This record gives sequence, structure tokens and C-alpha cells, in this order.
Amino acid sequence: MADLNPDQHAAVNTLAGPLLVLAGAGTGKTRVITYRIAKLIQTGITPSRILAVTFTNKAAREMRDRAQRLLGRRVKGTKPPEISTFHSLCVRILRRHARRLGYPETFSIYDRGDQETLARNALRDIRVSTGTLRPGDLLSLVGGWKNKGITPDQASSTAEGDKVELAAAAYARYQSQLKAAGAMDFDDLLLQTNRLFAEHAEARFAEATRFDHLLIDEYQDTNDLQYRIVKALADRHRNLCVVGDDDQSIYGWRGAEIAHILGFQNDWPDAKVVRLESNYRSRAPIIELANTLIAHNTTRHQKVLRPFREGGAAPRILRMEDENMEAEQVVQQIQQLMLGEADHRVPPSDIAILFRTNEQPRAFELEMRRQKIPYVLVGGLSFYDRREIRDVLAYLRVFANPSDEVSLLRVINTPARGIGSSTLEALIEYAVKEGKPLWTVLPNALEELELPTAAISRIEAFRVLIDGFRAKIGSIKLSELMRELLKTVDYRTELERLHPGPGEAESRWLAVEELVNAAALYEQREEAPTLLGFLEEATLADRDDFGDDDKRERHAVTLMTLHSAKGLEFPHVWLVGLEEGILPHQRSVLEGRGVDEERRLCYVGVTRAQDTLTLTFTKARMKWGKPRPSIPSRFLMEMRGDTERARRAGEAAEAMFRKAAEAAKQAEERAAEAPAKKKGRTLAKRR
DNA sequence: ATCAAGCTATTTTTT
DNA sequence: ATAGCTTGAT
Repeated sequence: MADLNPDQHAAVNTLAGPLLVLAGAGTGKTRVITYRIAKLIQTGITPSRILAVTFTNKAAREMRDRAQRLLGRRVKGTKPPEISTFHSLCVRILRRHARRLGYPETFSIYDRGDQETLARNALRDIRVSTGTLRPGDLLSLVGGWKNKGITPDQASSTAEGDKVELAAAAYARYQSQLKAAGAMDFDDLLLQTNRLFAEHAEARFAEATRFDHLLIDEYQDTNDLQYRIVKALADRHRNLCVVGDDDQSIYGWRGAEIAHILGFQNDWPDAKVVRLESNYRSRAPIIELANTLIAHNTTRHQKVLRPFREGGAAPRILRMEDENMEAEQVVQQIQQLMLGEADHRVPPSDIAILFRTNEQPRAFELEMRRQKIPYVLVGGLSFYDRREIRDVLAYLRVFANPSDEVSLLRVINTPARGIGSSTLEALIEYAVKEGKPLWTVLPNALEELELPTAAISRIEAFRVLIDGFRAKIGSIKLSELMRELLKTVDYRTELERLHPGPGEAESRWLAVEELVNAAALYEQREEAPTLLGFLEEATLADRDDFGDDDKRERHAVTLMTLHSAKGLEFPHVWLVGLEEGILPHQRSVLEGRGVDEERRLCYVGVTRAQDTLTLTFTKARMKWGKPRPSIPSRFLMEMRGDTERARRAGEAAEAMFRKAAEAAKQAEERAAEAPAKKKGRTLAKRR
């Protein structure tokens, strides 16, 4: 540990009591945390009594690996420190106490896709005069409520305005569907853990006494529910170390409260504070830019990054004609960099293009493909979002928890086995009337409903199929179970039927095989592999976190959003689309208070760069098929210290957006007045 | 049950 | 511009 600077040293060696580590970008935060874990263990703390919480699963894995390396080989039989995300931690807590909360131990975890299905169902047949609510809108409202611990009842009693009232009603439906399915969504994992701690003191005690040391990474992005969990787990031993950078708080829209890190010393008055301000990542001119930019935020812990690495080129700011030219020129520059001088070629993995929104990479992808430059788009459609993967996972979830209705309805006719929508409609209606999960009423339904005999025998066959596999859980290996399932339902043939295009079915089948491999790997790696454990991993995995992605990324340029770039670094960074409306995003400008967070986002982008940084903006950009002139982002002026011009740019942009928003609002009103003639018929999926 | 043509809404970030 | 849906024909 000799190679730590004095601040890092202080952060590593303050082992007892509350500690706030304010770690600026590139100041060796991860290193400090892993050293700290190692130090705790070296001073005699039992490893398994240390809990470290990270923001992503990828970060957790990396931290586990690093800590392992520092400590050398693990002694057989000793449990390692627990390093996981809040969500995984909660799953493990909740599995132990699910019954107390009225859930089965085998409760399913619903991801975004499942949530959307539920939201769609919840919104069926409800509408208001001002139009409908999209599932996504409902989910963000529901997320907000859940994060504040607001129940459906409370939501509907305080709701104002048609849309919010509608959402509150749908929230109640959504939540009761979840409950009926024995399922929790991501927010529920945190919410129910809090409920458990509040209502069952003995459970809280049991969980709080598992650990004597608690470390929380990315503390600036904890939301209220996470904050309460931290408190519940730490208030006995008080050995709480939180690490974060308020200047990098970028998840406010998801309920993260920067106030938690800003007010840490109010909660823990005896807390020590260590500031890490020596930046080892970026060249001086980049740091300079970052410092000047972030100084425009007022509510923050005072911190100034000091560059450790002197010299380096000044960041470039380039203006492009439109988004296609932007892509073309950036890709061209990247190509030149990669070809380089013969003696210093830059590998593609040293290069990243960062952007604010998910529509921006389109032009870049096109251009990269044209120029045959390998790239990875991080955060697009994840492996686990693929339909075939969701199908197989849905089977597994039904095996674990047949009340999981979203999954049950997904697989009941997949592959097509002649259980059509009218049969399903009848079954669902029956289940709703009984107020019980479809699976449990299935035998009765078959007797009582007057269904065609063919349908009855098909459903019965499906029931036998599921029961047969359920009986096998635990007695054969998970990967075996999956192979058998795929063979029994002849999934491959179904893929060929569904995707006759050349190679289509083949590539989808490969994905399925990859999933089986992932299960096999999971079994190898885990000491006590379970079906539920694998499902948890598959559901909570980060979107870009499948297989050995670094193998793929090693030879490719990275394209990703600023949000996914947090915690990463690249020698060469292009930060594109620095325009009013994109960064800062139009919505945060209009909502008034959001620009600070956008500035932090920009700061995160700038501080990813190690050696060179290029910032681009366009003169005009296509919007819905029409070109629209752009205003250069105020951040470009702020980072060069031109606060006055930045202010003017901001005002111009705001005026422009207000006008556009006004026009959009009028259009919506006109549409609402027009006779509503939509029927809103979709596949029978309840409830 | 399946598919192509036509229509439509689009305005953020994701564990 | 375009993805993602509905619709109407097989």
C-alpha cells in the first residue's frame, strides 16, 4: 500500500466509524475501495462480515476480482466479502424473509420488459378525456411513487389532473398484478426490503447483524429507498464508508438524491471526510475544462481536481454541418487515429464516442459499418432482451413460480401449440373471477368451462409438461434441464418456422445455446447453484453485461451514452451532439431545475478522456424528417469561462423550446377534441 | 394464422 | 425518417 497518496491513504486507513470519501473523477476511487477491503481483512476482520455495495453488477464483479487479486488466493472454506449491487443484496434478503411479506420464496423478478406488459394490461380499458397514457409514462410515474414509498391508495388520494389520476388507478392495478403473480419489479426489491425492516424488527436485526463493515460506492446516486436500507444496516456498527462524487450525480430522474451525499455529515455528525482531488486519469487541459465547467453548479461540495498528468493537447471543439457530417468526420478522425504513424497505432478499444440520447448513435453506426471499423454499441438491445432468450427464461420462471403470469402467458402458446387467444381469454376471465392465479385454477377451469375438447387436451398437455419439469428441479443440472426443455418443446423447429430468412433462425438458436452455456458457466462458478440464482443473475445483469464482453470490446470502438460511461475511461474520447436540446436535454431545460444534472452529465463525459478529447456540435440536425437549426450547447461556452455567452445561449434555447412545447400542447389538445376512434384491442393479456 | 401496406407518434438517461 | 403498430387481404 506504499503507492497511495496521503488522501488515499487516509481513506484506506480510517477503518472505524462513519467516513465520507469525496472522490473526484479519476482519483483512484476503485483502488481506494479495494485496498480498504483488503486492509480490513488484513487487520483481522472476517471477510464475510464486510459488505460492499456497487452501482452495477459489472462494477461488483470487477471489485470482487481486484480484491481477490490483492488478497491472493482465497483460503478454502472462508467466505469472501459480500460485494453486490443494492438490488442483488435485496433479493438475497427478501428470499430469506419472503413469507413474512406474503410472497413466495420463489418470487419472480420483473424487468423492464415485464413491467411494460403489466403496464399495458393495467392501462387497458381505462382512458380519460385528455387521451391515453403510454406504458412508459405510467412506469415512470409509478417508479417515482414507489421511490417515495407512496402506496397506490395514497397516490390516488393526492392525484391531480386526469393523467395522474389515471396513472394512480393503473398503479393500483399494476401493483395487484405484481402481487398476484408473486413477482417484484426492481423498485419493489428496494421497497419491500424497507417494508421488511420497518414491519419485522427481528428480520431487520438478523440482516443488520450479518455485517460489521459497510461500504457504499457511487453514493451520490442512492435514492431514498437505498438510503434507508443503508441506515438500517449501518446504525448498529456505524462502520459506514460511503464513496462518491456529488459532481457525478446523474440519476436524479430515477429518484437518486444528491442530498444524501451532500448531507452525509448531518446524518453522521462524527463522520470523517476525505477528499480525493488528485486526478491520475486526464491530461491537464482536460481537467482544466472540466473544473471550469462544473464550477457553474452551485450546490456541491467544493472540490477542484488537480491534474497529475501534465502536458497534453487542448481539447478540440468542432462544428459540423449536420448529424451525418458529424458522424462522417468523427469516424474519419477515428480512422486516422487508428492508422496512425506506423509506430503508434491506436487500438480501437482506446476510443469512445459518447452521446446523450439513444438516437444519436444511429448515424455513427452507419458510418462505422461503411468504413469497416469494429465497434460496440453499449446499452442497445441486450442479450437478455432478445425474444428467444426471454422465451426460454420465461419457461424457467414458470418452473420456479407458476403463478408468474406474465411468464406463463408468454410460454403457454410458445411454441404455438394451438392454445389461441379466445381460449386464453376464457381462461383468464375464469381466473379473474376466482381471484386466483391462472395456474392454480387451471384444472377447475378445464372442467367447468365449455371449451373445445381439442383445446382442453392441449392445455392439459401443457400442464403436464410444466409439472414434469417442475418435478425435476434440483435433481438434474440446470443446463441439463434447459437442454431437455428445448428438445421437448422442439424450440429450434419453432425458430425455423418463425424465421425462414437465411441464417435468421440459426443466429437465434445460437443465442439460445449461449444462454444454456451461460447456465452451465453459472453452475461451474457458483458453490450452490440454483434455478432462482441463475434467474436472478439473468434479470439483474446490466444491459451490456453478458458473456466475456471485454473479449468483444478489446478490438472495437465503444459507442455509449454518458450514463453508461460513468466509471469508465478511454485514452481518446469524442463527445458528440453538444447542442441545446440534446445536452442539456430539452426536457431538463424546460423543467427548470434539471440543467445542473445535465452539466454534471457533461462533466462526466469530459472527465472520461485520458489523452485527447474532441467535442462536436452541428449547425442543424434532422428532427422528424425536417432539418432544424441547432444552438451550440451553453456548456461549450461555460467550460471556456465565457459565462455571459453561455447565459445568452441558454436563454435563446429556452425561448425556442417553450415555443415548440406550446405548439405541441396545442396539437395535443386538438387531437383530444377530435372524436376518439381507437378501439384499443390487443392480445388478451390480463389482468 | 400470416403478411404487406399504410398510418402514427416521436421530446432522455436505466439498476 | 422511421420504428412499431393496426388493418385488411390471403
